Amino acid sequence: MDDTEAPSALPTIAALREHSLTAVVQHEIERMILAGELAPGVRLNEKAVADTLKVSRGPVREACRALAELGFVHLIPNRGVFIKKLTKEDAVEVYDLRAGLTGLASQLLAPMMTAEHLDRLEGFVGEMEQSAESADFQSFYPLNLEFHDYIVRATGNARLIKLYRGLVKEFHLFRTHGLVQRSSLLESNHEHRDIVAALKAKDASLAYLVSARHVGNGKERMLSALDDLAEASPARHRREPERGRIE
Amino acid sequence: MDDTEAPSALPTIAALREHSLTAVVQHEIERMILAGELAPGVRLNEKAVADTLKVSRGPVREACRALAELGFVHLIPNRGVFIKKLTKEDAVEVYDLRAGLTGLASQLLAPMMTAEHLDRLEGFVGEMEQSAESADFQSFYPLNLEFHDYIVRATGNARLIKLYRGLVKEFHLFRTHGLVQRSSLLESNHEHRDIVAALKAKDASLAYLVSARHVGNGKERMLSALDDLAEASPARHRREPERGRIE
DNA sequence: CCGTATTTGTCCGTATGTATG
DNA sequence: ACATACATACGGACAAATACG
Repeated sequence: MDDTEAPSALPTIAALREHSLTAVVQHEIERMILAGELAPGVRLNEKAVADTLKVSRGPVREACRALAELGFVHLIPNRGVFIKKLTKEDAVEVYDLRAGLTGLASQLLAPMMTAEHLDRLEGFVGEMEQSAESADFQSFYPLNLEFHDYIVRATGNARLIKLYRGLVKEFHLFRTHGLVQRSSLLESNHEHRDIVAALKAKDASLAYLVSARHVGNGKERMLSALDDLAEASPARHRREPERGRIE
Repeated sequence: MDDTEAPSALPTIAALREHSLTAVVQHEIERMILAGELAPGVRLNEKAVADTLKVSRGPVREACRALAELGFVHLIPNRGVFIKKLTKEDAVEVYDLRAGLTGLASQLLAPMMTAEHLDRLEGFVGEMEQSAESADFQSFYPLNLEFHDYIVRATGNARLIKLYRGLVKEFHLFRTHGLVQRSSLLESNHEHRDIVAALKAKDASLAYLVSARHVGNGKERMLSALDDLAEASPARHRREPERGRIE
């Protein structure tokens, strides 16, 4: 009855024993959303999802509650769950937050920098340099993700890691929405070098500045790309033509 | 269920029209955790909670999934849900993150500052000054919360607001754990003045710096208070060397 | 505007897994 | 180590609300 055993986080073991059907369903729906298989704005039919995944509606409902807190879906009572629509404003929010968290991670890591940290980070930058010179976006993109994830991971702040990765997942959604373009690989990697240099110098303030600005530059590139798109097709994409019933 | 329900105040019935039962249960459990009615580390018995709230186990399970994503409880398959335990390391994590998000909010608000913003913020600082001079923690604390929440709200970044408020709720938990003390009200409010000054000058970098440092100072105050506590009663309060963390 | 059909919300029964004597 | 007791996990059924014709 009195289970006073403290189940303090056991990430590795718990992950292996994550046989909970709800968790499987949750990750599967999340995967489908991130893969673009579920279009934004559409309603998820509980029974259809349950039928497709060969499970009951219970685990599906529980998974949807968790996904709602993660921000991937929107719940409307007696109406159902809707895949979240992402607008330009959402992209700006995510970029601003990512800038703050990325900067914070660098700021926290700076005074803790070790030789191994530096080695790993310089390794990433070197690999990205090769990809950038080859204009190989396919290899650059995951390296870029890993570079930034490594910095965040190295802080050891579990909450920061969780929040950051959630933002990165949301950021992935913008790719499927065509809001991210593959430009300025070399320029981006030059900013990576600035980040590593600041970390190497253990200059927390500078590390925050260059890291936050790095993401901020990405935001500006996206916005200008959107403006160019708007000029190309004036009355189409900029304004919101259809005001959905969902807010 | 029988029709003979007690006429004693059940706010759930009224709230049920606007929100789903799951949401009501979720907020009720969250309230109980924040109020300290549910001790950290204990396991939640689904049936017991369901009986207490006069609902079935379904909504309780769904609510727990959402609360798990919010970080208030820990879910272990086939074992149940456990109220999250907070350690000193958790407090450090929350403080660091709060520093980053608070700084980010100020940084984002700085270029958008209006006369009304300045007026409201100076109003808060003035009221806090009075509370601080009277050493009235009861009135100072909510004002402090509102001051910082106002800055975050003014950015208009919905995700930032959501994340920040989640951290503040977690921070509340440390109060129930006795990890927060009421010290240095005047000192704290002096830092508030620095924040407002930086915002008034629309200096984004400075606004970030003083805001983040303000929270960082709070963290240092907490840590030194903990150390003092440990010196006073060496073997009583912190009993964490018992369990080694598996990484 | 009303009736019907579909979907969500809730509840309960059964089975599997865990903890305990 | 085995058996027992109990809690969670899952599935399915009923009721309420919404959407459609």
